Amino acid sequence: MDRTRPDVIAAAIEQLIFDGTFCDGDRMDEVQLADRFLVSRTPIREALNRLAHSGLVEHVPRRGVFVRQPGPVELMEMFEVMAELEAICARYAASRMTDAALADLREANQRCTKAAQANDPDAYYGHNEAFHQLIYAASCNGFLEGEARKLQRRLQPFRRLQLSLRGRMAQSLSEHDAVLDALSRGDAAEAGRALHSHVAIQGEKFHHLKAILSDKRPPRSGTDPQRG
Amino acid sequence: MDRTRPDVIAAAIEQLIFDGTFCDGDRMDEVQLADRFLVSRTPIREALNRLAHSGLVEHVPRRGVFVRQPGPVELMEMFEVMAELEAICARYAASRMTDAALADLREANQRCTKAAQANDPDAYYGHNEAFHQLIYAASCNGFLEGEARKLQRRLQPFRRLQLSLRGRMAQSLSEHDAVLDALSRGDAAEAGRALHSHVAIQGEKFHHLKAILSDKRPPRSGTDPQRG
DNA sequence: GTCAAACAGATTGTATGCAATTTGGTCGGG
DNA sequence: CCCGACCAAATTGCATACAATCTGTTTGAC
Repeated sequence: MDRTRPDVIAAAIEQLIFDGTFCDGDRMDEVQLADRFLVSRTPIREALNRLAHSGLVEHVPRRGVFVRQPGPVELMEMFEVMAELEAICARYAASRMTDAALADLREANQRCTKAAQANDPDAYYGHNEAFHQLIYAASCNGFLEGEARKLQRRLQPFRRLQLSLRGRMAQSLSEHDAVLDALSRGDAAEAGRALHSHVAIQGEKFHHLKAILSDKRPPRSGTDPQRG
Repeated sequence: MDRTRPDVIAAAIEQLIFDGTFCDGDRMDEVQLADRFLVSRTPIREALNRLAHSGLVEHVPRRGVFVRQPGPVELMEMFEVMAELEAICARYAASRMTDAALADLREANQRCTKAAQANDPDAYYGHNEAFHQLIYAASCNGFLEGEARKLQRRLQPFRRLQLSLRGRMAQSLSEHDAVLDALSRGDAAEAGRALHSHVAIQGEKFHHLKAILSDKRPPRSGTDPQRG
């Protein structure tokens, strides 16, 4: 994949937001970012435009761009939609996916199992992400797959956080099994229900966790060694 | 709403694509567009970036941006997702919408009825769009509403086209009534089914029409009075 | 003393110039 | 005659300079 420079800058800025370098409501100064990344304002502006489109920042004409972390309400809304989108994917996948795709999904789930046994949340998160993406692809609807991946990416830091809850990995795994079973049987309705519940639980767990922490700071995304 | 200059340029370029000035696969020359709109390349590039995000054009690094009309397969995929999205909105609306919102929806549908009686497809299209948007809003999920509106906008020219089929407006109206009935009764499942079928039929009708025309040219969007 | 208007500083938006890369063609070799 | 490498024209991407607008302060009048 040919990543253009504004793309990598956008990813880096995204990390800065996740890292807490920029907090909700902060103005992203163009010259300051240009200075930080050793480029001119032009690619910075392009990167900010993309982030604005992705919803991470808000662009106010003649005022600048501001970090815009979703509030509790919007976050709940997004998880609600994510659950529905994944349910759609599961329903379509149940009747459309090939045996090979099912086998791939089983493999991905086994990798999740191993990560859970090793008590490695980072590895689990990665394999879990792949598991879900395989279901998106198995829907045999490229547009749906793309939308699901976009929202998954946007919810990434929040979905990740809830894995730190004790016993969550094991619970998540058993939910995966339910989805896998329904898909194996070609039971679209049940697959949809199972995956919807799986994702909805993630949203609830995140809210639970946030209530426990009772901390307004944005969540940290964890590892990302791309900047030295 | 404060429309910035790249926004109006993006809308104008969109029209150029819908008008057939630019066809599928054409390269959008930056200097040519800059010359046409009497601005420099910078706002043109911003406008093209937004269109690329919206999916109307494709940006190939170091090559340029190309018009990218969705093919039959992708269009079918998008209608499939649109139907699912609207079904979700309807299900949520059935249990969440207020009496006032239901009254507004009834009014919108009455305007559709009047337009159909007057045999005015343009008016019908406008009121129909408002009808659907009211359901998005009635879902009480702002994020879902936004996503639905984005996809609706993208499918706009294709949804519009099928209204030219004889008897389609009357059929569409009766489908609206079914949705309205289910929503009045608070029957989420039935409301979802009815709206899903309504939108899916639109997709099918469009394909039908396209097969009749057997014309590869992109559809014309017709009127769009948003720009004075 | 308070409010309003003007001014200064800062910041975004736009224009233009330059560098890097791609493409099409042409020339040379096999 | 065909294939590969080099070259030039064109085009995108980036950097910088300038213009327009916004914000906060100050100054003046009431």
